Amino acid sequence: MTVSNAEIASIFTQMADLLEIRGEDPFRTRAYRNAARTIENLGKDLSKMVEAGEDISKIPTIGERIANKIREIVQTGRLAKLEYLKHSFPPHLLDILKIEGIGPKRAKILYQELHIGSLDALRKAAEAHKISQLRGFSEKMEQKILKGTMLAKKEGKRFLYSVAEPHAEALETYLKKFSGAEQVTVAGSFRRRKETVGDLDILATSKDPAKLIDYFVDYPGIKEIVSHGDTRSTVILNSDLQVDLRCVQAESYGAALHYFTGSKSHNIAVRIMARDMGMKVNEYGLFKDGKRIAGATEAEMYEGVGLRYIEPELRESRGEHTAARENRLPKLVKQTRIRGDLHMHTHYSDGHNSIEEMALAAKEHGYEYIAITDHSKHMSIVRGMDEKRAREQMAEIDRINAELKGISILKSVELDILEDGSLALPDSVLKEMDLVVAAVHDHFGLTQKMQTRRILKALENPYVKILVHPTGRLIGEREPYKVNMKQLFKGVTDNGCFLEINAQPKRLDLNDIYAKRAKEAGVRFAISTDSHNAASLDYMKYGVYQARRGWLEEKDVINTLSLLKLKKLLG
DNA sequence: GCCGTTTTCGGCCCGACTGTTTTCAGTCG
Repeated sequence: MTVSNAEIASIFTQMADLLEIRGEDPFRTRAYRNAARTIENLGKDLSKMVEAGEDISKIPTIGERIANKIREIVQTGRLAKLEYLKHSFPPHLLDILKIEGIGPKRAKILYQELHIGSLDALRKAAEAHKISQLRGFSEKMEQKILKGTMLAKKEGKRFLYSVAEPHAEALETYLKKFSGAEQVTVAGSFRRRKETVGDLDILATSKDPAKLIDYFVDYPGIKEIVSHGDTRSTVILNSDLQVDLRCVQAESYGAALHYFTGSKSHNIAVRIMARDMGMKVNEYGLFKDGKRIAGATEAEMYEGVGLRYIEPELRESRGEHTAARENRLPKLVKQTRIRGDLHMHTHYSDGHNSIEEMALAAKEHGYEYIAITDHSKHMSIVRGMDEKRAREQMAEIDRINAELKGISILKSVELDILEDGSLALPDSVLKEMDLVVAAVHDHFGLTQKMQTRRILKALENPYVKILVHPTGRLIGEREPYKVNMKQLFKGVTDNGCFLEINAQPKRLDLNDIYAKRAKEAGVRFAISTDSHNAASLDYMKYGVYQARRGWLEEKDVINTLSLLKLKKLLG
């Protein structure tokens, strides 16, 4: 059966939590957590690897015993050992670990002394002042727990990158105004340009860290100060976004930037490499025999452990350490190399601007070309174009192209792929266009086999060139539809087609993991904004970030080509 | 439970903040 990597990782995390509450060997529980983290970041489907008979115990942090457990999970959908463990505890005990300040040790005490086995029971015990009577708990702790049970449900909320971005910029501006602040950088998953951000991790250098921290906690818009130390503080903004600030000395800036940028698994791998070379890495530097030998810049930190500099977008433990050691890191695509935008709408369908307005805005962005890709007629809700209106639009584009200097408009359409894989407009009109991009907009619930066959059939049409938002997901709102990605990648290359990386902050589709796999399968890409108004042409940067996280280089992205070369490629 | 050009045994990333156990454990990132 198909079990997702996230589900498998969750099983091992639960194993670790329960074993820890039971007081087992901490290194054994850590082994489960390491395995869970590896699986979350794997980028390949474990179920499929197992079914293909691959030796998954070759994966770092996964040994023979965990490999066997993974096989059991893939075959049966469950892990007998976890089911057994769960029987010794109340079913909702793990929920109380989500409360700030409660870890396995305190959970164990609460369970053993007061038989607390759920958030509800925890709240009632706190209200009855039973918790403050336990050894190791105080009145203050009890209040903190009570507060925690009230807001527990919001746990795990992540923010779209584009939502976190204005907060990050405002905080950076605020902190830089402080006279003692020297360098201020928003690090963490934000710096890695991850599609969603759990919190903001800000790093600053200052001669007087404590004063800068004091200034930080005065930031307007703070709802709660979680911690407030001499070099480090955590606050929660009114928007519920958590922000950590860490202050270091300039000689440690690179080490701290590395530490605070993560990812956690990337950092751990670097630390282990250092340890194996007889050195030590922490947020203050790289140390040999107790002496700092690097730390001011990230580059010298990497160099110190024998690695090339690794761009933040690559720091996800997806092979970047080996690539850096062997000097074969990708030269990541840059936004400045994007020469055009190949997906946007006008008031011919559901866009809010005219063709000319979109073209002028694109020219402002320095582009050489754009493609106008209004919806085809199947999408009645968005006033899609039939053949007649498509031809009217092409005539208008010809007129504007003749008048407008400095930018070229490609005649295009976002063509609906119907349920059976046929297309919403006939070849007779498609052949008059410069570019046809195709998309799935309905019947998301087809079986994987049917959905895959549907899309592959559409790609076989000689005029279809780009499959846009290839998996249909909306971050936090809609799961991707089921499609066999390996077959999809083959269909794309076999038919001389390309995949889109859609730059809408909610789509970012393909995502980073699939982009990397597609590239490895020989696929090339278009990064486009899918703009419905002139302002959202700015979304291009989000698409480029996602492409960079997928290890894409300039040569992998077709809209870095000149118009001449692009037209030749599109045939 | 994982892992190994020092090792199949004996290690396992590292440090800040909090609270209260006056010297450190628990939690967190």
